[in-house]
Amino acid sequence: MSKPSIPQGTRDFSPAEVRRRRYILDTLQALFELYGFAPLETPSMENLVTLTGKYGEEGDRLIFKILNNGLHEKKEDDKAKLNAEWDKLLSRPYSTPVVTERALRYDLTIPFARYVVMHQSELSFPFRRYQMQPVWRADRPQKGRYREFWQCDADVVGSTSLINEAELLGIYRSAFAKLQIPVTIKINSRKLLAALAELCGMPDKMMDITVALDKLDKIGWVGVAKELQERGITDEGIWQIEKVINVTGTNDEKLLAYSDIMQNSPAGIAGINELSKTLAYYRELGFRNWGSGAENWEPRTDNILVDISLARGLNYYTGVIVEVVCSHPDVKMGSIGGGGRYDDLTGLFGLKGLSGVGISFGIDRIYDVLEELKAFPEQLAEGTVAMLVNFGGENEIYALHILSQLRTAGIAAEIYPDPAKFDKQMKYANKRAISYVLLPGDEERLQGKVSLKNFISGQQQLLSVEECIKMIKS
RNA sequence: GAGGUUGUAGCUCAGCAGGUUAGAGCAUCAGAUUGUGGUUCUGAGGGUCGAGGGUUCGAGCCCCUUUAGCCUCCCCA
Repeated sequence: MSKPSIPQGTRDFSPAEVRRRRYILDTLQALFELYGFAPLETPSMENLVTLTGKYGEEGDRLIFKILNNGLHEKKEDDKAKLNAEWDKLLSRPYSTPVVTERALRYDLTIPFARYVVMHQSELSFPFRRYQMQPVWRADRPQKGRYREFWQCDADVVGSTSLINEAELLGIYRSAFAKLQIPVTIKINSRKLLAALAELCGMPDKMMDITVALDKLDKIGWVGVAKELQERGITDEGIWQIEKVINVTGTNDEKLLAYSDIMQNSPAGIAGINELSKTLAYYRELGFRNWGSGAENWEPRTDNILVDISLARGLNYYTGVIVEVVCSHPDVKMGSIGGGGRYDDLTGLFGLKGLSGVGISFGIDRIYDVLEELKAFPEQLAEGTVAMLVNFGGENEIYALHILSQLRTAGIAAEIYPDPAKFDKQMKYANKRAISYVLLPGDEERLQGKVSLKNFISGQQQLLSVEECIKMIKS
């Protein structure tokens, strides 16, 4: 027999881990609901054609494909068909429909777009939904990167108002305040990146500029300039870009400076307006009491930063884009959330002119950050609160009755199922970190009582079941 | 796709310059202790040293091949 193992890039979650993960998910879910978003779930697998071509060249490669059923039934016809496809397979590493026509979900946005198009007649727009489900990528796993991981998205489709952007930023603000993670929310607009390309006189080079610029905080300006040169940007263009990224100051000051530099670019002006309007809405969203003054803001741990070097990989974003990073100095972690506006997402599936904007939480990374900051609430560890020792015989039945009463009172309780040695039962309770142990033995049963032992203090007393319940609950 | 690194008991790892029968801690089980846990003490079980080949009188250690995990780059969450 071989050693048991799990596929590369997947993980088991222990009871303690599941509790902590649920804490994150529950926190986010409560906020999504509070902000008026509706839950949605889609299948783990989609038709392959739904997914291919949506995530860029690299993306197609990283889709997990599912082998078609029935390939093992070696009918002569099928064999012939398979052989015919084999050559195609060899010449092109991509799959043919004979071998695979389904694939595992790669993200939550495309399935959402597919859902919206399929159910457009039933939905009322603007449609706000949230979705928390696992996704799969055939990527090479590394630290903080898995082949199976959870995404947690909230999107609005069917509205171009920047209030949506501001609301989503508000969710970020509330969420990270609740989770007690200090964050920087970087914000930019694809339109500014387009304007930047115009400024260089090379509007068709926007993607190249974007990709290079995205690495600014990693490789510095010198590295970026080098990459820009390799990507065929002229020296004049590079100089223009340098001028823009060298702008410093508050968000307002930056936007003001950009509007000066980009005054001849319609895209640039549009982008700047987009950002300043979003930020203005966002400010107003933080108020608690109308008209009671600036002191009454929602508590927050975030800091919003206009950052023109922010790019984000996905190529369907068209307007505002955001990315969240933990700003605690001890935490070295990539982005823990991101999102943006896509003007025509559902157009891919034939429904034109529907604009959407969404955000995503990287809950695996949020988990790691909380772990590092030791910011998980203490009481999450608690499972079973009380355990009944099993003394066998009549005592066993007596114990079951007590067990039932404890549970009715809302106390998480269990009985040791076997009348094992006392010592063994106590050790079990200790290892499980159970706070109370109840001893229903002969002496106790005859008095209609039970001994309650507090496993933290070690103290023990003889009580009625009602008194026990009271004691445990206090 | 490119590179680096590791693989020895269920888990975490030792292992001398190639030299008898491969070790420790934790975990498991049993006992000191059939109604009092955490920290003790005693004992026991458990290994094709990732796999295959080669060098050698002799390989866990050296060489080749292979495989799996982890990490870095690319890209991303």
